[in-house]
Amino acid sequence: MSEERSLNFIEHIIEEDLANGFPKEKLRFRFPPEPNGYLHIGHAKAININFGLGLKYNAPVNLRFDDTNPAKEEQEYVDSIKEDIKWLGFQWENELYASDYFQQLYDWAVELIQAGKAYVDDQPSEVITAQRKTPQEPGVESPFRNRSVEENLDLFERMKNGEFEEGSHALRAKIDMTSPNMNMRDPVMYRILKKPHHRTGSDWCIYPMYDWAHGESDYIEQISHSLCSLEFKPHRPLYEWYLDQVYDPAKVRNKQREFARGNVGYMITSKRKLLKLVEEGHVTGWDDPRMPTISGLRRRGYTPESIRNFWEKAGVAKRDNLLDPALLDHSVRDHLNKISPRVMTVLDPVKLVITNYPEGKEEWLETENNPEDEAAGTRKVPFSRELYIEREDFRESANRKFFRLTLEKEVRLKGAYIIKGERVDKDADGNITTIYCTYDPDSKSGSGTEASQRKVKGTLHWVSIQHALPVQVRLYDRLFTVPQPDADKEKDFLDYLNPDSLKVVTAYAEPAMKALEIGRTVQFQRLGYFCVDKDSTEDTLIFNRTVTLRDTWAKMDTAD
RNA sequence: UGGCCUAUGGUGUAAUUGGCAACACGUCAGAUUUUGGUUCUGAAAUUCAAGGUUCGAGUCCUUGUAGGCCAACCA
Repeated sequence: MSEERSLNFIEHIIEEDLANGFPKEKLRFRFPPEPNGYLHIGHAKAININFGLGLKYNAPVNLRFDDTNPAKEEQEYVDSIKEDIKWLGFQWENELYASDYFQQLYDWAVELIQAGKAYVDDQPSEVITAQRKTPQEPGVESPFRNRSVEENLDLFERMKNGEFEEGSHALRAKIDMTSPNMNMRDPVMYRILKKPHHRTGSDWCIYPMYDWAHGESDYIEQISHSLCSLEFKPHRPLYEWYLDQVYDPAKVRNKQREFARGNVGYMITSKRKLLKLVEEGHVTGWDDPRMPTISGLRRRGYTPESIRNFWEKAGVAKRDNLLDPALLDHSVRDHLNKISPRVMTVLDPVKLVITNYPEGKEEWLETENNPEDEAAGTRKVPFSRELYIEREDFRESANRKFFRLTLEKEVRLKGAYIIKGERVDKDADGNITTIYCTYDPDSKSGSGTEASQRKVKGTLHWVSIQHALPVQVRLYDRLFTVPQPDADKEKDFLDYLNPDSLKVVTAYAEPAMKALEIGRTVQFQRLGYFCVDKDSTEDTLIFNRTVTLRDTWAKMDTAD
């Protein structure tokens, strides 16, 4: 957690502020989600930045819901956002809502009108938009721009009282219709929305726009550094302008700074597109293990630590970026390697018969649970004459690079004996149905005999057929086939859905796995990390593959 | 045809503010290994371009080039 690391540009800004006399105890941050969707991997970056800063400087971090648009926002999202942040391991100082400040915002708006800095526009939205023109040419002022303070006050109050229809009036800041920054061309501060709000109910029928609500909320909460993504950079002059209207020099002047959002290859984070995946049934829900949502990653088996470390390693800067998903893989493997008990499961079984092992005999062999963690202890695994091994772990003959079972070479069965392939049975199509081998009774793992210490090139995982526990395994792969599925605006991102993003197989597990609870992660030896899915029933355990192990053999093999 | 922002190995980020371009992931090679995992060692690979200032430029200046953002009563 506290590895030596150079400061990112945001930390440089804070250090500079501190060096210039800003009191450290007045540092305060916030994470401001709009409760209109589920949190995803990109939000995790912002969460990590803000809460990470809170931890680093021992400063409070508020969770503030930006709930100024009742048309899109719901309590359900508030709940899931809170759950996800907590799961990631962060604690907010206060749970707050922009809607808490509606009255204060309204009062300030009245002051702006009185100061001649805001006016009610009676024009429809399309006309206002048209009058703003384009960034290349100056806008045109509204005919209502210069009406009297009294009239504005009256109109605004009547807007508030619900006397007008939606869209018929709006309160606008009077700034500069010729600004090259479109945000300054008399932005709308309030619109009429006759919709119930998830917190304020029907108290209000006018709602503040983002720019008006957000910066002033920062000010009310005395947020010292308001960090957001780069697309808000052009809003900063407006943020400052609004702040100027209400600022008291005795207070902290909140500042907005912008960083580049984090993009991860083969993932999308557009709320609209994510919603489409869910609604059209391309995934099973917001928490489908292939989704980039926090709930999806959680169900997939990612740990909070792995996600935090991922963003820690990714860093923060201001340029567009596309992170290699290999970094995410690495982060999750790195953590899971340390904490996951090892078990043996065969995903694609082929029968192996040990011809010189007595029929009916069984042995319970002691095996370590985690070579990375001695405290994890040991368990017993049943061994018998007939086993399943992985189909790809056998070739009738192979070159020197193939370390696995052949008809010529010896391999070790993990935690058991050294065996040697003898012959195979095949079906009419030439597929191997049974492999016969002999074992060396003196080579038992851990027995200390000379035979047991013999070096063999390969070690295979296996499961005793008569003891095997059938389980369902869901093998997940990336959801899309290209790094940026939504980069091309002409193309539908759905065209890039990976048809093989999920494969379901019946696998055979060692019996001890029966006791695994939902959510638990284990390493299937030599295969990857898997966690127990909530769809598991009393009869059938279901595992999600979080990530495979690194597989240098697969790389060599396909390279040939 | 406006304004703003950003350009450093394959990818993501650093560089004590003008002083030997580094860290991580990935890649490749080797060692270790009862997981082709882990761990360890090593290697290849970087300053968008052209000028300029300077003893010295990733950093400063000029001119380009490329990419991104901005024209919701969304956030």
